[in-house]
Amino acid sequence: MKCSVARTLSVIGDRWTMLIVRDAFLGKRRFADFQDDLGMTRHRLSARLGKLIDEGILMRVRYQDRPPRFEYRLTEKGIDLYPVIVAMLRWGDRWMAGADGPPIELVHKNCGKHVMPALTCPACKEEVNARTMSARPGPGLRRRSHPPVARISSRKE
Amino acid sequence: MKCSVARTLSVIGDRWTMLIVRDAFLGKRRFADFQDDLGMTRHRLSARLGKLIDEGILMRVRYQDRPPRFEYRLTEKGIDLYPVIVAMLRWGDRWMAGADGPPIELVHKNCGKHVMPALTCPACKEEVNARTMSARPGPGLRRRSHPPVARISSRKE
DNA sequence: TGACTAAGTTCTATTTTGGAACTTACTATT
DNA sequence: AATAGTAAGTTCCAAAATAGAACTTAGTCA
Repeated sequence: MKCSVARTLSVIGDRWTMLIVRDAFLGKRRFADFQDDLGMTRHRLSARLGKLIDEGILMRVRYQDRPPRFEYRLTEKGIDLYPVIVAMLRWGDRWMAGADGPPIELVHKNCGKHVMPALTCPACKEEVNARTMSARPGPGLRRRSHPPVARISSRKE
Repeated sequence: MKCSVARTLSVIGDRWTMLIVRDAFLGKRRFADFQDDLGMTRHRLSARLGKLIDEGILMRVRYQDRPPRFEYRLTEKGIDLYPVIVAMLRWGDRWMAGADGPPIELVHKNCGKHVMPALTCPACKEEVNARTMSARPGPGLRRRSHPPVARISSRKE
């Protein structure tokens, strides 16, 4: 699996995982919180939480001793999924919003403004999109004896 | 389903869809291109392409008349999934990369630099992350007679 | 003692997916 | 004129994953 997108999807590419992560960003921590909000079966939730712990996205923290009770918190690796959530939020707002407008708004604490963050080029600060970006093989593909998996072509319109 | 993330995931939240979209960004268009690259069964690929067309993310374009042959191209709605792909690429590069380094690099055509785009605040231009952003109910939730689905709390560290 | 709670696990029925073979509508080769 | 090849699917059955409900654990509370 030579692509980071594929590697990412091997962890978060299913119907529930990013909803669990979203709930974690919204402050939910306990088994029952996730279960009530998502309406998934305990069985699946348990399995998903376990996988997220194995992958290092959540950690299981004891919050009470008798009886033993645990809650789930995002790790650094999990917190770093935020841009994926925001990208999904942005797309959903734009293409799947109901008549009422977006259900959630984001606020940038540092400047206090209600904004939707955008993808920008760190070199020139311009907003980027599929048309202004192109892909090429990186170090993980270049130094290979066998031929690259596929010729990487930039989309030509 | 009151959340745009959930609405987005109802379309792209499975093991294959974003890989198909990624391949489309890399220039693949034909049934066999997707099938060879992804190794998914024709059966599933056919079903997935069909769903992506129904959702307006791909369009089916006749590229030859006898015998009739079709290819799949991203619509505007599909092209707008680019930030989701980039966010996944970025996370995969950072947390799941092999020893060789990232398999794919991105270039910003406008400035020619090899970069990884970042999420920034459109108001103050700072890069944002989960800790510098917070969520609050938007118009889609505010004007409701019945109580909000869940109290939205910002993560407090 | 009995009811309640949070966090799971176990079990079976249903749904989804994988894999291989088959189909369609042609073109190219012998 | 038969045979092989190609691109894009469809069909069918077995295997795997998921849903839903019941059960378990380790306690507290009245």
